[in-house]
Amino acid sequence: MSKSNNVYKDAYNRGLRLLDETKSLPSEPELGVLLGVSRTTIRTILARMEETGLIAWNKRSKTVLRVPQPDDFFPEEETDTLSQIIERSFMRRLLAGGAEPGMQINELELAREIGVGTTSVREFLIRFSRFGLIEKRRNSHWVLKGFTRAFALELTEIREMFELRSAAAFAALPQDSPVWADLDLLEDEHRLLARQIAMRFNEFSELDERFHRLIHRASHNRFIVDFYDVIAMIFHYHYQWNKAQERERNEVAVTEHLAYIAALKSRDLGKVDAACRKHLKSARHTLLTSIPEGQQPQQA
Amino acid sequence: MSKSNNVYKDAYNRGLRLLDETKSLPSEPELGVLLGVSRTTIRTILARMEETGLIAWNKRSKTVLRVPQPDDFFPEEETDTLSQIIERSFMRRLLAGGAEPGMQINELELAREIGVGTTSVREFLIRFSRFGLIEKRRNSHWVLKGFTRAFALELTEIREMFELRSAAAFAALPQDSPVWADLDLLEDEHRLLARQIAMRFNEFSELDERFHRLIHRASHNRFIVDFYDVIAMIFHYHYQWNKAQERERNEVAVTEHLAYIAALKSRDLGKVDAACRKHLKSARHTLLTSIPEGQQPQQA
DNA sequence: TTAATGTCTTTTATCGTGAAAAAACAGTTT
DNA sequence: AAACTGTTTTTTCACGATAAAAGACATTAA
Repeated sequence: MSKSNNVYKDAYNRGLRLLDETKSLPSEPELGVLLGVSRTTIRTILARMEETGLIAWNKRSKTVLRVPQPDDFFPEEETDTLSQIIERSFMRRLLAGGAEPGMQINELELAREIGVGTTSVREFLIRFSRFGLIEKRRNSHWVLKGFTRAFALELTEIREMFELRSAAAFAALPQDSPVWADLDLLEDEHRLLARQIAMRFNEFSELDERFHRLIHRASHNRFIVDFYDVIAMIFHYHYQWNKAQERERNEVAVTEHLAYIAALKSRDLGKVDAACRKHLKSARHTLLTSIPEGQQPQQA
Repeated sequence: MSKSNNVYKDAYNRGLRLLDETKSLPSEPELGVLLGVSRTTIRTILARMEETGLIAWNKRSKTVLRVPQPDDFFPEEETDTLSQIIERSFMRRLLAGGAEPGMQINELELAREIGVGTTSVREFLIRFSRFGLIEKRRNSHWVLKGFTRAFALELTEIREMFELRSAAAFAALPQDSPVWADLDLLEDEHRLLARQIAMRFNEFSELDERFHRLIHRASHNRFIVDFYDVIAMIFHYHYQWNKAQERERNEVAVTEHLAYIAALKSRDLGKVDAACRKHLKSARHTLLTSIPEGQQPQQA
């Protein structure tokens, strides 16, 4: 096997959803933009839709014949990128315990275990190394540094530095900047979520990420913006892993966000600083309490 | 060809220098530690040294027979890592002009041009991406963001944030910390270099890096320490590229470093902050003046 | 009985290859 | 002639294979 066609399968699944809404599909280039893939992939998708009797396709006319059924979709797991598969698998092992800091990481073994080629694993590890959880020994193996208390503290130290600066930059943005409209929209979403928190508390993490990314973007600094990838990754897996008091935690966070938003809108730097600090402090606390205590870093 | 034996060649060259000093070589494991390679490589080296009549090798006895000649050494260029070769080649193209921001980067073309496989180029680009000069379009090509004024400003913003914090942490270190001894040694090296600046000004950049890394290490934060890789990379190529007033610049920098060191030793946070700020300001200025003005970022 | 050497096994680094996907080009339709 | 469709070329992505290098095990010397 040389390359999986997950791009096609994922785009196909998303394409099926378009069939519910219209009686005929737009042009190929338009579909390409819509689904974020090339025309080549669009044509493969259309070919299959024709084959399975979903549409009648003749040059420009792409008439919808029937509504897609559940079994028209490709299985979810076939739409994932290889790197997503590897990342998930790797993080599961990392968080599932037994992964002591100092332990060495074996490319070949990982590849075999996940059922992928070594190249993909290597590339993943290189990409992943910027998160600071693993480290490469010169022309030798990788070493696990581990999701330790020290890691969490170092991560949050930078996060706090960056976010305080970004928040200040945000508050200083001119009134006609489009970010204020974005902030208003996010505020509405927060209010709505706050009201329905009992049912929708698990939707918070996605909103959280969008909110913080908006703020970080105000820094206009690629290193700050990119660093949020590290935070997002950690929080993503952390949320999946530690479900204790999830509802309460998220309820508190929503409230803090709303206060933070109000502070930003006041454009009072003192208030912004205080609201930001308060929120980051509780975020740090949440993260720290979720770290297994036993794990202490080995001597390298 | 599957893998070059540059590790062996480089270690061999370094091994030759040991022959000048002693009449017989130590044990294989000891040599391994000394040259930073495995015993397998050490044995390959010893085998060749025996073959070329440099040593007589019988089990534990490794007697030096003659002093190595210039042509005993492998050519410098054969001792480089593939990734070093690729990086150099890539940076040359980047700085040599004609590399407009927004331009797309072609893996295959790069690989052919440098004469290496695509895998190595891919891995290089992934590793290199953390420097913020290039960016990947989702399942498509890489895009050059370019060594622009914006890049330099964003880089220095983070650098200043991190270094001020590290310097403060450094000054707060207890008197019995080993870093003070390291600092003393560096101070001596600075004084010596200052006296011989006319001849040795080009040795400054190496000293500069060691000095700043020592300070950053005091932060005990892997993200801060790792970020210095970005700065070091940029300065490395920047120094190679822009030789204008190199002597004067370095002379000023040495003086600033000495003031900075004095401030650290005083452990007076106000003085440290001032000395650090002063040095970083002139470093930023130097970097900014070296950026070609014409290059403006394209619309992405 | 410790620490070396000799030998064998495992892992990493790199390439060429082939399918998926993108992109470029050429020909049609409105 | 602008925007589409049909076709061809190029590029990315992922694999297995292979030599270099690391590492583990067995044996021998001090």
